[in-house]
Amino acid sequence: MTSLSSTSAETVAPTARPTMKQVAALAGVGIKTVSRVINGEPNVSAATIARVTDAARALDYQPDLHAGNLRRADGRSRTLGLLVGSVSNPFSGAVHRAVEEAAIERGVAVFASSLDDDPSREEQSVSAFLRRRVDGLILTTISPSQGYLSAEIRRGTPVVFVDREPSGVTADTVVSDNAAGASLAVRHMLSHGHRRIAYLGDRGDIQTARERRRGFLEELGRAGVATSSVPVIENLHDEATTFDALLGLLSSDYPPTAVFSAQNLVTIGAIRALRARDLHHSVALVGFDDVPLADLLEPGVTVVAQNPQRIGQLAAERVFARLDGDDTPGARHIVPTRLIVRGSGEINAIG
Amino acid sequence: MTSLSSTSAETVAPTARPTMKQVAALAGVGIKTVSRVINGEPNVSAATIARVTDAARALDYQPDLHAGNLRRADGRSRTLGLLVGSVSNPFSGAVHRAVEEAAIERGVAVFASSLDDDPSREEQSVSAFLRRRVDGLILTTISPSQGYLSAEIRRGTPVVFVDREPSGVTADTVVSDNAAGASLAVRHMLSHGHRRIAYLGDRGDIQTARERRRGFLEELGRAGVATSSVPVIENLHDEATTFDALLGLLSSDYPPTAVFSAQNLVTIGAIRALRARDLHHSVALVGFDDVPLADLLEPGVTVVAQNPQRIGQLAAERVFARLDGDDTPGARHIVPTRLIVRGSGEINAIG
DNA sequence: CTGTCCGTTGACAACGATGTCAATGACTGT
DNA sequence: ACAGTCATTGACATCGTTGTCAACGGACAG
Repeated sequence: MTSLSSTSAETVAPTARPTMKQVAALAGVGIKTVSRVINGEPNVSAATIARVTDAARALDYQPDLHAGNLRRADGRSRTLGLLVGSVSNPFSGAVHRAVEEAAIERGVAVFASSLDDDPSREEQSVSAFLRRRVDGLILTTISPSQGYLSAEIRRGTPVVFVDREPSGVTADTVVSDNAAGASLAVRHMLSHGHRRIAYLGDRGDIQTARERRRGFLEELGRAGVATSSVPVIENLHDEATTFDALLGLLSSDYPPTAVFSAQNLVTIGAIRALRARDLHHSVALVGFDDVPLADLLEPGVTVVAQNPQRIGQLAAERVFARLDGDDTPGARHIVPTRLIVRGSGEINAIG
Repeated sequence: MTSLSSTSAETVAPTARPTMKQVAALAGVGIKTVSRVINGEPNVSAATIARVTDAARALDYQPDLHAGNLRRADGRSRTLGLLVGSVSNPFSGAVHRAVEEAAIERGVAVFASSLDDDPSREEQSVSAFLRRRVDGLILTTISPSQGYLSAEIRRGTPVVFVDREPSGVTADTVVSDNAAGASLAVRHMLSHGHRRIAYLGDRGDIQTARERRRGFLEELGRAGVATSSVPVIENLHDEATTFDALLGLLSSDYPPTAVFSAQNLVTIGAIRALRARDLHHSVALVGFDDVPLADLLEPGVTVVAQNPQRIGQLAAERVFARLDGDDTPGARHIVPTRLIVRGSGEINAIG
């Protein structure tokens, strides 16, 4: 009614996104008043609120969060950057889910990205997040050092490391109890009479993998097993490479009577290899990190389960606490693992 | 050396994020020149480029993508919004992964969010994406109508629907061949002598679930099976509800000799129920959507597998094609399903 | 009746970047 | 030596929004 500026052509193809200015014009008020209404600020008359609301609805107006941010005092983009191993990995999915849960509650959107254990992806993703001015970062890392983040951290951007501890910077870190979990697995197999236990693990340059290997070897040492003779195979990163490696080991002169697989994909590869040799009922297997449907397999897969939900939840909690002003020194948060007994780990060693 | 403005205190806590202005001051050039260097525009002398690059590095400068966008001609945020069933569901994870792959290639970051089959989350997420000015949307939906998107689509924002067809708007859609896949499953079980096949499905208000039920029932009809007597249980959405429902069905007067489970979590619940009654070797089961480790179970789980990677890839392809100027009418893209025979679906009906 | 107070409102600068445009100066050809 | 060309550079307006501040007018107390 008051708007005579719209031509008939515009109703056919209103290609431009409406701005506050246009809403203001349609409502017959100043643009600052529109801003007040959109942001629910006080001291606007009921009649004005109604006029503005109607105009905004009529134009399908959506405020531009970034433009607002530019001027806004707190400068928060209500956005988080999350870097996980891979968005298609169940562990990562669970972490992501927990982070999202906490973020949604606060009206925060999450950028998710996959690391793929590629150092260049790490820096690339972080840079992409930072250019988009995320309020905080939750990162799984692979680069030898995260020193490139120290300036950003000093500036006050909350950074929380998950699953792997950083190097070169101090910050909140949320990790599983990797060494203790691996020890637990070993103790379990030792108690079933095994002495020749093979270690199948991920890349040696992954801090978490090293911790698991350490826990594995130290527990064997404590039990008096000469660790020099223990078959340790590393740098396994998927089912196929694990399958081949374990087949080789099983064909060797002194095959293991038990296997510790230190990662979920490695566990699956190990199961396939044991089945291929029909050894799944005679060679014990304990995996690190739970595997979907592990309880329905025959035998059920005994694992040291992590708690990815808790890891994600805790990480998000730390980020938001920092955003709310917490400036205590960065700390390490350890999420306990637990042994889930399902059968494969309880196979006894033969005489 | 040229910068005398920094106090010694600043080196202790340089809390402010550097801007182009500060880089310009340090490099001793105008801010527009910094802009040129950062964006790799031509016509800047080599010496100037070096000075600006050094200054930017010294300050750990990161350009503000959103501020640039405000003025930039193309107005692209190099950001995508992705709404999937749940980021912790393997199907969603695979879709997400494929979308990410395509996005990374173009320097585009992805906002990922979980729908949880909650209509309010749908609109909430879309609104959050739009306020952040994403360049395009890839959406799984649950609301009865997506009409609220029509203005946005008219404005030129590419919207692609995945997994479920929209209602109330026309746009690119990428879906599995749901009805045909369900038919395929039924045909397979019919060929093994089954006539009393139960349908276990997801919520009836999900378009995809309805399609699967349609394919199921139509195929039975074509085979001359009276569909009125077919046990159809719907509104199952997780393992637990499915477990209970199937147990009930198996205890009924005319228990089914075969089961079609129309969704991955439903399939898992069905497996558990069959095992609980020790019927997994006598009642046939074919699931829709593949399940992790399905081949390692006993019997292996026969499924009609979808191709989530392809769905995600195709969706991303459509979004980027639109952003590159493609303005052909929105079309439906159907990704074929395929039957994977593993054992559970080949159990014959008892005479 | 007057001065104060306060609820309501909008003009204007500013956020950090880019587009436009004009100024500068070196280099060219004649 | 002179006009013309072109590479280089920065001043300034601008993008869509919010913070600041002042203007307006009605209510109220003295």
